[in-house]
Amino acid sequence: MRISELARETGVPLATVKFYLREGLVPAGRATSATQAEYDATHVRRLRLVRALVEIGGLPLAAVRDVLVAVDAGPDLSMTAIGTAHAALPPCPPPGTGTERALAVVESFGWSGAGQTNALGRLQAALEAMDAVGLAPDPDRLRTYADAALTVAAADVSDVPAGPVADVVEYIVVGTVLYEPLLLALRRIAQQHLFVTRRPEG
Amino acid sequence: MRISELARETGVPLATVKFYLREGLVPAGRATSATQAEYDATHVRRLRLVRALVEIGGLPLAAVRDVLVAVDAGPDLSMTAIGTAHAALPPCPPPGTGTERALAVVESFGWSGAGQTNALGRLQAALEAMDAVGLAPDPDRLRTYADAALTVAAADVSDVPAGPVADVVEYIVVGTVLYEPLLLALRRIAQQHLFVTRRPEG
DNA sequence: CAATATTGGATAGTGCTACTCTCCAACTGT
DNA sequence: ACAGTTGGAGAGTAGCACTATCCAATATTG
Repeated sequence: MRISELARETGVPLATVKFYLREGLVPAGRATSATQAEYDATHVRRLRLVRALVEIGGLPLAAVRDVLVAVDAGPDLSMTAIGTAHAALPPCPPPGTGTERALAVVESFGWSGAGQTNALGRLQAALEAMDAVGLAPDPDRLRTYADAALTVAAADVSDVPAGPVADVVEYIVVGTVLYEPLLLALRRIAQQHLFVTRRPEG
Repeated sequence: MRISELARETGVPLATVKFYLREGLVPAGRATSATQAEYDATHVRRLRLVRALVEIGGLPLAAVRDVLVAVDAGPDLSMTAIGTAHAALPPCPPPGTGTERALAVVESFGWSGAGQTNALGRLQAALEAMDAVGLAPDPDRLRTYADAALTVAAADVSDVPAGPVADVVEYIVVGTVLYEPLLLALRRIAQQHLFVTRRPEG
């Protein structure tokens, strides 16, 4: 398969495919001559992955690159696959955010092993911003959110397939990113459902 | 309170405050002379809201403007407050995305009244992207996600305070946007927790 | 009251991201 | 032989979110 077929197959503009190749987001094809290269199903898959991370996950290209590096490298010795995934994933917490408060919340749930993830910074930043506008969650609601998060997380980790490490990492990374919009969309639809059915008169 | 105090109070650079005033994201102060204006607590609150929507919610300024218009206008006659909120909220589904498949999913959960929200388009786009990379959720997992979404949505709508319509709208809009990062951060932390405690040996 | 500082407001410029366009020589198919 | 396509590189563009500079009118200070 040549580059233009790769572009057609995935629906990505040719110029953009070239751009991704230049940026190293998609690996080069096997050159068959000075002006021709051969691409295969792995390139199609990688290109679709990049687009999914950008369009569905909303990641900037730099983050996509980090994610792909993590996917290709597999987990290093000091991190679990999930840690590798999360370290590569945006959004990063705003600089200057501590994690003490988030840690306290997480510990109150009896969760452990969360000391390394930058999600802690995000959690704390979110809590602080809610405070600033006077809309911080009460403990009950926080608990409800935590329980729901734990439920979906349990589904996430139990679904991780056996197989080569690289596949596991890809599964986790992509699953983390791509399932987020799914969860948010379902939440919004559920809100609408509840609001409509609870208040048919209003 | 003068403009520079408003900037200091909220930690937003003065030039940025001026920019938001120009863009109409923060209402003008009460002019006391040709070169002086007076700002009060409502301006502080609005400015903090804008920053929270941008930094925590990750909204582009155009979306912030739409959200604020919805907040200020209150729900119009044809929409519930939640519909108003969601219509103003990004991200929009990529153009060309249908909603048939998403509708089928939603109906399989017995949810109703979701015909209007653009979250349907997001849901369908997410499902299609997952298909494209071969990571679509099986029905069980989708069900798990839907249940979790319904749980948090129930907490969301039950927490809506009684009060002026404008406050209700603000509560819903801000809650929808600001609680999303909270949910995602908790999910990631829960994943890490489960992965670490489930596989202490690996 | 004079000297200095600050203010609100407008205009233009910056830095970043994610493409998109243009060009070109080398090659392909007919 | 020759129009058409290809891979590759560089520069250009569009949008976004600020940020810097300027100005005359006012406020503050000694």
